[in-house]
Amino acid sequence: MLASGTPYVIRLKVEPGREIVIQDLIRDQVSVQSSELDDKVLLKADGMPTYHLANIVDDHLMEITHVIRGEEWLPSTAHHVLLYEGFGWQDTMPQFAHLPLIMKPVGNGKLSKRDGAKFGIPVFPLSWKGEVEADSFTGFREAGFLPAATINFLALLGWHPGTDQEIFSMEELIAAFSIESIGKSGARFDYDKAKWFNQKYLQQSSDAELATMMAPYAAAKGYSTDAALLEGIARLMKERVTFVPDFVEEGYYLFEPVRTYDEDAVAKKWSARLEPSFQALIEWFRNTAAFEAITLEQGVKTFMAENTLKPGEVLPLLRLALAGTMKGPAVFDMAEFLGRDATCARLEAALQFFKTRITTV
RNA sequence: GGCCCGUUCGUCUAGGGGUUAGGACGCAGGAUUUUCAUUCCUGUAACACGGGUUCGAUUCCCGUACGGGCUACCA
Repeated sequence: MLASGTPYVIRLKVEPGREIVIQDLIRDQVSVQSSELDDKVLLKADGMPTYHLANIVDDHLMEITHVIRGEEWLPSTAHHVLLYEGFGWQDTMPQFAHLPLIMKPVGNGKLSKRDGAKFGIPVFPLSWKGEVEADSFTGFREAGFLPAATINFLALLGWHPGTDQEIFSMEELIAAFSIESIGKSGARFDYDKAKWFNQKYLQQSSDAELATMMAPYAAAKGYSTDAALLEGIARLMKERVTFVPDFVEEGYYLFEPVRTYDEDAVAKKWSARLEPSFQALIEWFRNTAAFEAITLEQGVKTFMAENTLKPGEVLPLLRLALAGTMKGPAVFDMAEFLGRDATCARLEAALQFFKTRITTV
């Protein structure tokens, strides 16, 4: 048959009747009866080796000491042990460690590539643009996750340091980590916790680092920026973002004029009778000496006192004028960041908008 | 189906024969901030079930249930 060119494969012949004991760093001993094992294909009909053969030969040649892989490999490890024995390499066989699997955020089963699109979460480190839509996905990096935060989060999925520490620098992680303290059960991917780690890392990053990180996102939006500007935005927004792109998305008004005003907030805070005061306030901003947060705040407080205005009648409107929303950095910090010209321009624009609103008293 | 692995708050987990079963995320409430967020405080909530072993089991053993993985000339 061989001579006539009949296609064939070469298999591993597994003798029945013996127990194969796999020594695992995480699960200790796992034993399998050889009678349960099939005669795995080693060389395919096209002459190429299967993973099982290639894996053992490669690892042996490369003098691999530890095979650390997902739990889905545990069943085939018995074959691998047999292969090491078959080649007479049992003395240099690597140590095995089978890691618990990461499970879907919701539902059953292990986390898979498809889950990224399904749940709107990253699954792989980097984005990938495939031939078709279904083969494309967004990576942790492009989603705005910091590498260190992602590693930190992933490390705690299944592993525990033995202390209550959760935030680890790479050095601390390397020092504290050990295969032996990895757990055995599968861990569900908790996106909320992943976000929390990222937020923590963002908060701990310096303004200069954040500026560097947000630069590509700012450029993609067509903003012309410089390091000083980006650092200022980092300082203003770092306590209120979760992902790097948030700086540009949620803090867009620090890059460009306000696009829209929170209508409900305007309706609630604006009153036609405030117009003269607001007008006077704009004048004040235009002429006040120093344009720094602290002095601006003191000045506006004095202004409010002199005009018998309550903070609630002034500050929310200033915020709305500068940012368009009730969220965001402290009002006077934004004013200082924007500078006199932009601040006054926004106050003017906002006043025009406010006046178009139909208001009661 | 068969084989292998696993099972502590909703989630990630610590712990381990006698504990008020600890921490974190989330959620809820409060303090601070006349925004949002941050920060701080408080609260919420768990040992899958049944048998053993034991003076005593969440912890050890055995079952059951449930969950996961493998069962390709894929990796």
